[in-house]
Amino acid sequence: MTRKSKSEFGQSPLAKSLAKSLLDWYDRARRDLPWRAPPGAKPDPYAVWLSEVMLQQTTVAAVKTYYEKFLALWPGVRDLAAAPLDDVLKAWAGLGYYSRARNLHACAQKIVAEHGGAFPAQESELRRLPGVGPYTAGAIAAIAFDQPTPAVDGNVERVVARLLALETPMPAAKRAIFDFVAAVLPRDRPGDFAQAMMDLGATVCAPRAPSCLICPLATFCRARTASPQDFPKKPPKKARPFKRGAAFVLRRADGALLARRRPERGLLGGMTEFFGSDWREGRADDWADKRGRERSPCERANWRLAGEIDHVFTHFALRLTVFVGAAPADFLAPDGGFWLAADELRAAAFPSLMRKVEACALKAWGLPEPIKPA
DNA sequence: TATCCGTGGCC
DNA sequence: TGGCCAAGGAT
Repeated sequence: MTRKSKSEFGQSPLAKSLAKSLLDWYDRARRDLPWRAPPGAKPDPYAVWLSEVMLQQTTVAAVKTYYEKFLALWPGVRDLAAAPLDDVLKAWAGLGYYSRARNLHACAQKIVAEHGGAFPAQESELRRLPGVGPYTAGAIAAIAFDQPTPAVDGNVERVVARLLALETPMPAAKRAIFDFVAAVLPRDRPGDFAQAMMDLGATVCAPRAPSCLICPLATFCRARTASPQDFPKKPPKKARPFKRGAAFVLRRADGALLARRRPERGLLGGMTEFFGSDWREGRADDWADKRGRERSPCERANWRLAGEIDHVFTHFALRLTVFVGAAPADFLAPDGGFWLAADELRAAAFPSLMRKVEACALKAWGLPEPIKPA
């Protein structure tokens, strides 16, 4: 959905001058990234899409290894569409925001089923794909298909908010920022313009300590002479609740661990976890008394305390008390539970939280901690 | 519009 | 039990 914009900036000599300054800088200073086509080469829409989804609210440094892994496992969209969802979740484990992995898989299948295996070039069509929102649709259209479509992410919001010294706080300022980008983006190199804005935001117009002295847009920037780090204006954040819970790691004689699958929706949806209590704010240590123990997956495991682990999610912090136990020889996995063999643990769909629990349990047993997965 | 949804690095 | 931030999307 493109908005009509009649900014006095559009088509103006000033707008053209700004775009030229940015593109000249980009030709000198562009980052070399694994998913980025060399200058002049045609980008692979699959690679652009995959990288853009991974980069949603995620740093470039964190994405790189995952991107390479995914491309090696599934070189094209048909390969990804044909893969079992569980394999995709295992490969995504540790990257966070797991609904992205589920939407990624669903999107690949939709591309194959409804688009003949080729990504559509129009922003309006891209927008209909699962996991593809306003930003990602604009980014794919611009970068992969060179469409003159705004791609407004956090970097661009910051750059524009400073250029205009926008007093309107986020997210109310989104409309004005979108309109500005729509008016300024050049018709000849819209893909490079989109990437240049993001590179500028990532390397020069950084959130704190922006490098205004080397900024190619400094002469256009209203905030430069004031305090650029104060833009964009943002509302204060809510306090983060603190929750507690317990995790029970049950080990079989052959080294297998008891696990289960989390519900498909919600927090860590579809991922693998150890058994445990629910997580509640301000709860007492009620899993340590007799009734609490009865909620463990096995009453005859001689549970003992392994330790505590801390983890911080976006909207709450969590402290988990970890118990370890040994499964009796005749113990059968309860409903919803399954055994993860020792040689399956490294490839399991454990989120980072559960990797912490696992490490805590292994330490309590005196077992060596595995090297970080490749 | 506001809330939910991960993780790791940096200050 | 810090706070902030990162190429946002779904509901």
